[in-house]
Amino acid sequence: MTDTGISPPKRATYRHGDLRRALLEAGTELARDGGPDAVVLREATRRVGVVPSAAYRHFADRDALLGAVCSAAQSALAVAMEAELAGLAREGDPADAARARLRAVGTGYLRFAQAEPGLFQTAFSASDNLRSAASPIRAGDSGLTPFQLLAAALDELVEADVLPRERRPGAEFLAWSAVHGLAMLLIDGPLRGLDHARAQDAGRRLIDMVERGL
Amino acid sequence: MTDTGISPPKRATYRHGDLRRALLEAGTELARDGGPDAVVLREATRRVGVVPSAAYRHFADRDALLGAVCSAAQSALAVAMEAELAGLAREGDPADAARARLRAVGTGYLRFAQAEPGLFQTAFSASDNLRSAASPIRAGDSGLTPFQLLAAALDELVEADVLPRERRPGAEFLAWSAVHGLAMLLIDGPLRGLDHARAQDAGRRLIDMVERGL
DNA sequence: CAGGGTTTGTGTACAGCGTTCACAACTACA
DNA sequence: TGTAGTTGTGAACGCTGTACACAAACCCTG
Repeated sequence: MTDTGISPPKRATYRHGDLRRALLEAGTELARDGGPDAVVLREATRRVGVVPSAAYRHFADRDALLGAVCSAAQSALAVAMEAELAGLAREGDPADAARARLRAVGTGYLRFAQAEPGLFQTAFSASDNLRSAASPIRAGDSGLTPFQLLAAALDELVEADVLPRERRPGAEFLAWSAVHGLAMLLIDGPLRGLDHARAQDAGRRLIDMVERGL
Repeated sequence: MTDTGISPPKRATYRHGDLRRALLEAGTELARDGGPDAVVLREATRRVGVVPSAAYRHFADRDALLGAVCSAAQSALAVAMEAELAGLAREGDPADAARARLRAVGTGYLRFAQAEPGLFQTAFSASDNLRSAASPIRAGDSGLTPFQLLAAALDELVEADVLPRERRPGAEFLAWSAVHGLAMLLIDGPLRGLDHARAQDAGRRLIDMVERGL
């Protein structure tokens, strides 16, 4: 007996099977178009076809769900950065190669911010998700989180004698600050709505500044 | 007849007199400790001692109230930056003076972000408040908004022949990106909880980078 | 100074949100 | 087969933003 027949794709079984993952995916979709504020628990359960309180079997509260979405978003960011790195030609000069890798990390970051503004904002919404940023659920395919990818690029820069070793400590914070700030401007600051070409140009100039100033 | 006598500081008169300002101030207080999400319309009316719907005589909706608070926060930021500028010694060398003024703009920004994180976050919460940032309600005592203060400092840098004129266009976006990004890290990123001394140190290093790299 | 019109605050109501809790359906293991 | 544990249901609570009819206070004109 399938009710009156006009019910939504009702589950055949009483149990859902993989509700946690389903909610996480629904939440991620909400974050994708709408940012962190758009990931609302009731809407996620609605999309999955489950009653609101069912979510509490898998997430302590709405914040826990948001935290999970946030980790997933960071992971997606890491993947985007890795993709940018993978597109690099294996160059001869190790100094140039190291420089190119740092630039790739930055442009990957900026490209993701512009391509997926909702997810990007969500990635940095939860308070303590940058602090304990080493969790594997926040990593890309290489197992490194966005922050760790940046740190690795800076290490290579030192290895290639481009960045003086004494300037290395804390350099990730300087580089990250600059790129993250620009991302904000591009997403909903005065630089919003810039076409990709101009945005990429701004990114190039910014990374130039970082490279010179680091 | 003052009711049963156990009513809160009930207004003597039916009219409030300056409800708009009162709501704005209550909202600002909410933003100060709690950020943009904490400015909730009902709580603001409660604090002012007025029924919720009364707010709609002065603000179209909750977003309008938040927008007003956001403008006020930007104005406060501008005042903080002006204070930093005012503390500068009138130096002899115009080049050094221009450099010092740019640094003051940056450190004022960072100092405010750390001293008033809630207001700072609120200042940059409303989507289109950086775009049309020229409104006088967002300005400090000098009549300049935070962005305009930065632009002025950069102009002086060109005037003093420190920054090549061809690099001036768009330079405010580069400088702003770096400082704003660091502010984010300090407020709720991995650099959160840094004591003032260390934070100031990070700020100095970052501004060094900007100065070198601009 | 009398009265009407406009502004501004009141009271009540509604839908949507997060969250709780008792209960029911299913699973797994003895 | 029975029984304990897991997972989804249903109804409820208090909170939010918002709408609307009504009432009080001010203002202006005669």
